[in-house]
Amino acid sequence: MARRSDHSREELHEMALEAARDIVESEGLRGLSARRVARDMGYTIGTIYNLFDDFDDLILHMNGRTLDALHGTLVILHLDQEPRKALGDLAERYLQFTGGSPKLWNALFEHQLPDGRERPVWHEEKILRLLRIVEQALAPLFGPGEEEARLHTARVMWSSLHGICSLESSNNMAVTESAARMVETLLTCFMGGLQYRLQKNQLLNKKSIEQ
Amino acid sequence: MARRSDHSREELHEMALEAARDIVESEGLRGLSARRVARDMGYTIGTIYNLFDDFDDLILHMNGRTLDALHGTLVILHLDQEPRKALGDLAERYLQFTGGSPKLWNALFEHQLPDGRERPVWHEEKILRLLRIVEQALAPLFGPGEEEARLHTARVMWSSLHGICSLESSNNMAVTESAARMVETLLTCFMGGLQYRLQKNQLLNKKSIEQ
DNA sequence: CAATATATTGATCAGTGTTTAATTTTGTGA
DNA sequence: TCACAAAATTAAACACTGATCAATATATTG
Repeated sequence: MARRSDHSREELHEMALEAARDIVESEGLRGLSARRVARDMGYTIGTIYNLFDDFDDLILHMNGRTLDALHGTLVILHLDQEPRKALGDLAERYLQFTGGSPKLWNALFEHQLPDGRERPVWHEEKILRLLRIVEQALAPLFGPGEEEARLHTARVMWSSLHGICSLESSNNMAVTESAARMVETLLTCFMGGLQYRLQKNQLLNKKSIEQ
Repeated sequence: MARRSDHSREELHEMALEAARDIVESEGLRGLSARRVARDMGYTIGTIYNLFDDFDDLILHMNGRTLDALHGTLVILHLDQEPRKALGDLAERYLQFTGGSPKLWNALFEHQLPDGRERPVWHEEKILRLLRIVEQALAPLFGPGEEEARLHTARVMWSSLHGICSLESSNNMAVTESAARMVETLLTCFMGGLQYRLQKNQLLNKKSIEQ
């Protein structure tokens, strides 16, 4: 009862995360358990604890893969267009992803680390990488020296998008309405107000330079 | 081992939900268990199952109280002002609430019902009641016959607000930024674009009437 | 006062995350 | 080639979980 050379450590890692993804995809985070993952990959629970620090770590890695997949579908877009159009494309893909595997996406936010424990850096980086894509789409609206404002705006945009998908997918909104339509309204209104605001600021800046 | 007339059924219900709130408030949903609630109120688990259908039902009721409390702090606001100001007040209170008891608020979205089971009507109604407050704040912008647009806009607004608070409170945003500032940006930009959009529509309507 | 209905308990079941000692295999150095 | 160390895997245990159920004790009703 020990060391089987059936699979390498990397293969086992892969198998575990695949099994976890399959379970969550079909049954949600509720259906996930360390023992179930082990059983599905033909090992016992001890092997899971040899591969991961604990159950949270496993979920964190599984969610990391979801973030990777989302990034994969977004990063191939051509965002060097007018921002409204770029964000529209981005949002469309985003909705496609969250709608396509809602339980997997939901697990991203259902899972909360215990009190004192903070998200590992590599996981935060995966989120920041997504944010950077939104920043890219917004880039034409901001000049040099306005990086902070650009990041801030990307965050607001991203959070709002998330909110719409979140309430939609968890049916938390009561009387479900097409998330696509809501996102459309968000983009149109937000971008309208944003561009007006930025133009006004630029005018103010010019004036203050002229003075 | 049986019927104690220490408390009425209503009192027990109350005690259970209070115990649950206290636990979640200090330790989050992770710390909550049916046995713990029972112990904290001086009973055994069977009594919990006499009061609630199951553990989900207990959480649903606890979350219902959270929604009630949120409603309570929002409903006393005077929203018959200009919409931007009304929404600002609303958002301020909302942020105050979510920031004040983040774990309680988080439980609202961490908890997901199992696959086939849908949210009970009374719970949906509590959410709709909150949405109606947002609608109230937006009311001056919409005329009669535009109720659908008003509800739609309220939903977008509410979801976006939720998204910002959600990512903030779960630290899911990486590099935490003041939620208050993000909400401010959201309101300003969204409302700016919205008013422009509505004015344009009104002009279009007038023109089509004049024709 | 008897009968019925209800509340409460303890025990039980299958399942959970986590740890640990024991066991087996692999890889390494002599 | 062989002993030895390192690593992987297991089964068993622990304390917990949600859920169910028969037994029991009280309250209410007729």
